[in-house]
Amino acid sequence: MNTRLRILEEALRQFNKKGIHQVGVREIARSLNMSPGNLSYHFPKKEDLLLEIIRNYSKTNKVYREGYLNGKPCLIRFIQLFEKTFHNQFQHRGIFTELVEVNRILKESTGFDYTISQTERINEFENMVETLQEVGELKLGSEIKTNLVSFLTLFGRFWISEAFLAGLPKGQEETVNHYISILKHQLILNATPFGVKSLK
Amino acid sequence: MNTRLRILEEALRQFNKKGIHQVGVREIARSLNMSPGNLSYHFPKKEDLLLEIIRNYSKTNKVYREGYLNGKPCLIRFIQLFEKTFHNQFQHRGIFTELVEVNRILKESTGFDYTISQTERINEFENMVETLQEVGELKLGSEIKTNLVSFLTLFGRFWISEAFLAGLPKGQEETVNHYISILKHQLILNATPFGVKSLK
DNA sequence: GTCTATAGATGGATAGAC
DNA sequence: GTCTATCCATCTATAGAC
Repeated sequence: MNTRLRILEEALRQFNKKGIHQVGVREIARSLNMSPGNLSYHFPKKEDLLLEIIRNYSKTNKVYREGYLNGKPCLIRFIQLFEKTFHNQFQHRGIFTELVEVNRILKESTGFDYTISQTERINEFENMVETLQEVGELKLGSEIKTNLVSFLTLFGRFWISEAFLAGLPKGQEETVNHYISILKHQLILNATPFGVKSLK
Repeated sequence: MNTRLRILEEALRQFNKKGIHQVGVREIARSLNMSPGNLSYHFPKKEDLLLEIIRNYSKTNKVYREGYLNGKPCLIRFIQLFEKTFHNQFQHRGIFTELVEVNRILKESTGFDYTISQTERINEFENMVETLQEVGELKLGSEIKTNLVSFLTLFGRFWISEAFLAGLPKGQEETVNHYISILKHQLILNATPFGVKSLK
């Protein structure tokens, strides 16, 4: 079995459980009955672990987004896209509840800047919302668009931090469902009667 | 001059600049031309610094909230309340962009649990929104209330993380203004004609 | 209250044998 | 690829003089 993958999985598991700074390479290695030296052979620096994990996350997310864009634009599929993304984020919660810090670390040591993909991300949201307006599922108006994009940008990234601050979430399924339902309500507020109907 | 205060100020300054984990007590002491031993005399543990800083933040915020509650409930003052809070948060951005981590650290070592005040905070938002509905500035309906509270809860806490992920914010004034204007738009969406008019 | 000096723990990373 | 052993940096925290 692929050692790299085993390390990545165990690292993510521990990051999720204890937080990035509370996990050391020694601990990860020990859980895998592996020497720290061997781990360092595969990932010379701890930051390399973070970088690979966040890249894996992004790759999966990209697949989801492209899947959405290749199909019919409608609210139902739009919400499903978020649902998939939220599950992906939950699985990477150790990273996502410390995004600002992770970005700082990676930028410092590897030059990788998550900030850049942020701009791209907002633009994509904007296009998706605009299209949903054009097909008549969301109310028209640039103000509606702007506000909704603001909401989606923020919510889509920080719902998970909120969940952890509101007390430890129960399980993945339940937590994701809860926040998806909030998202849905917010979309309904901005939907046309046709859009609302299409959601039923 | 009060040494404790000088330490707290310098600690916060460095947390804001470099992040909590990148700042050591040595460094704080050195910047103050003070021995690490002396700093430890005033704050035996690094967590004591965090705790005191977050308590100071909360105290200031409480004053703002009480100020609002003691006056006439209206959208203008409601927004002003957020504006004050946002400035307070910006001044504590080192803590606020790492809230989940800070909460973990404090809970572990001092038993302090920020999570608890979270519930209280949501309830307060709910009451404020409800009152604004009653005085006719916000549209009626429990769905409106629920959604707005969800938005305010999330936005009021994570706008600052968003700001840092969207690229380094310019200055305090400019950054706060930008996010307050987003908040304002969102409120307008949920306001009655009377409420909108009162904002002009 | 403040200093110097140092203890004591932990972490990431490397050298070199197998 | 994997191991053992070790280095070296860093950090918090304390002991004891002033």
